[in-house]
Amino acid sequence: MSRRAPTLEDVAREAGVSRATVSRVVNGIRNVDPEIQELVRRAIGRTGYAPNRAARSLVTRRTETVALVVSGAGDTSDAGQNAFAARVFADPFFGRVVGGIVGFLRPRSLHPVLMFAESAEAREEVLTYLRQGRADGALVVSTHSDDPLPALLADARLPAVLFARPSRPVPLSYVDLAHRDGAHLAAEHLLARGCRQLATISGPLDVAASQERLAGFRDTLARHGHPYVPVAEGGFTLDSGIAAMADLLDRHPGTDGVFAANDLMAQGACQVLRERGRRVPEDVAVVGFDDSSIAVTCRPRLTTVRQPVEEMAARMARLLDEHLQGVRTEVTSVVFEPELVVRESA
Amino acid sequence: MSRRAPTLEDVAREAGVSRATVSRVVNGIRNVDPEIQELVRRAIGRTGYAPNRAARSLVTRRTETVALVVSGAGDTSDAGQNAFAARVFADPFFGRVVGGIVGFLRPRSLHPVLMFAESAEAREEVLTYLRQGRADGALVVSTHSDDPLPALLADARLPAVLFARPSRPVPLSYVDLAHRDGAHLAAEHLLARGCRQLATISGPLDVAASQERLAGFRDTLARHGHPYVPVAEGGFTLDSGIAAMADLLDRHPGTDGVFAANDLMAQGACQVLRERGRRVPEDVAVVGFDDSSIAVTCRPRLTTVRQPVEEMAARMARLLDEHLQGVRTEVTSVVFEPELVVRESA
DNA sequence: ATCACGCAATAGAGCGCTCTCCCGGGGCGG
DNA sequence: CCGCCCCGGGAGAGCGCTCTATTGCGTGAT
Repeated sequence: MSRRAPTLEDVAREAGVSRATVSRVVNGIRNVDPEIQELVRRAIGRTGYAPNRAARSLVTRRTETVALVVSGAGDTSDAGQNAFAARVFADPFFGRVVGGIVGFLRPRSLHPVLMFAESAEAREEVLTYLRQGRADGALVVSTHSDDPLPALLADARLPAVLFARPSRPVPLSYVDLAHRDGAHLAAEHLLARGCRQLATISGPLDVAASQERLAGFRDTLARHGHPYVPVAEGGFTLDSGIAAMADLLDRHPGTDGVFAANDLMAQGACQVLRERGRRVPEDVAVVGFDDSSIAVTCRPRLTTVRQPVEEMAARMARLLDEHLQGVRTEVTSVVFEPELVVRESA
Repeated sequence: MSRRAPTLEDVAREAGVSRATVSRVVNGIRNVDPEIQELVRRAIGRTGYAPNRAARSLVTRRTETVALVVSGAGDTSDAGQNAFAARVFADPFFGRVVGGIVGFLRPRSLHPVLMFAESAEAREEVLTYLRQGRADGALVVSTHSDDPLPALLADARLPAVLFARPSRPVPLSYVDLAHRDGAHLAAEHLLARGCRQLATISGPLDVAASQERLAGFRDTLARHGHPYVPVAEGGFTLDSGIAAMADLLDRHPGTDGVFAANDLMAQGACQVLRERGRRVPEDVAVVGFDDSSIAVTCRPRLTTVRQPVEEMAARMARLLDEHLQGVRTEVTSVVFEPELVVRESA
């Protein structure tokens, strides 16, 4: 192999100055004579020097790395590990989260390490990773609100920010969406369209967001004189949306408006409705949630409640960064407002 | 804040042994008296010791981290950075790649750092990252085959493995698919079904995989007495599939069989066909490529050429690991065989 | 009883960097 | 003209770990 990589020492010798001076130039601190600065820069260029990050981290106690943790309950089978990862990324939602996070981190030279915490063992690995100082903090996206990871992180006093409010209070900052308001928008829209027999496909009810969306939908309808709302629980997947819609139709054939707790399930609902001879939106109007890429991909295009995921994710990253910088010390929660995007399905 | 984290020294004092002995226990090497071993373990438990990775990396010159680089040409706008990330993850293909890679890395305690290299600047960042020793090697997934990153990595003698063969030879290992064989399967299937007027929606022709799939399709048809095949070039996106199919139909209304170079475009093709009053597969048969999640999601479910992406990704990770371990020194390429999955669309 | 040998455990030298402390010299006020 | 301060630059002490060289000790052969 090639000889060992050049060190500060080498550059210093090459430039005829001390190690400390080179270090100052590299890190751009303190006043260094511009002439010498140029001298050093040239020496760096000549030697092809790249500062060893392990050595730097050892003294600064910072790695400029954050753990991007996708947390939740996966199956515990052997294949569970990558199955969980594949399943997570099958939902365009996470792609948007990653996009938002990366958009914030990159300009600041922070790097995300991808981790999955779908089992107790995996959670322990995340904690160890942080304790070993391999990452400065964690960005946690939970798929279940009873996820134990946030509490573990808080107990260990490890810096972390959550996407979505945890089910039981934990002293960690988080970003979230006003899910109730989103459901309210959907309900108002369906009512304004003239729908009279409304039903909803909820998300998994062990997820706080699902509960909120359901509660918001019910509240609004109740206020408009619809005390009873048929509900079918789904799992945020296409298949579960299909099953839920079929179930709903069996129980309430007269349904003329459906609110699905995410776009994937709304798509499933549309498929079932068409198969059963209902036109969307003429016979049955469908409103989704998220405004993910499939909202414009599927036919008819979905009317949906937009969640500014990228923005939320970027904000989450910013919160963590502020905590790490010490700029922000108090636990903070930021709640975003959804908005309705009207397309074809309702 | 809490007092500083316990170090080897602390554990050693607690256990009444030397630093070196604790180190041996932690790393599980050399013969250590079982009694002392137990003593040390207990001390570790009591102090809550977690070895500082920066310090370890400094001497071992290993980080147990690999860069997972998604490379290719993104737009260079301000929003380009996260737009690229979001776009990449909008394709379920990458979710599968990540799943396969993570499945291999995790059991080996290797961690992936997510990086995007869609511009010259971003590529330089990747190189610097590796040169600084922040990652031991790189796994590169290019979206374009004329991607300059592989050559840069090879020139810098940085360990890396590619997903897909680069357009011009580069001394780096890679995994790939026998794209021609896949296209051959699609062609044979369409012909066997009785299709007479075949056309194809290719991928972007600056991608080697697209060229191969097109060439394979053409070759097989030529061998069966179809020297001319209408082609519309797409960009692997839904929209481009829609546009390509519309174009094809305008030029050749009699088309009764279509091979799309990926599932997303096949889905778009199906939508256009339905909108234009063609039944799939009765009037026009459609074959996709990848066997991604949308192949079973969309209606009709797609007949498609299966690419064992997870397996390929895992193999890519394994190749890199072998290179890093020094177990494998020669540049290696592994080519996987595709298979046809028959569903409803053809 | 003496000595060579092997094995467990220690001492201590780095790995490459940052950062505090210190020094020397030039500018300026008294 | 002298003393003080400030600023550019250097020396050197670690950061926490690994690993080589070395010590100490018990064992078996002589």
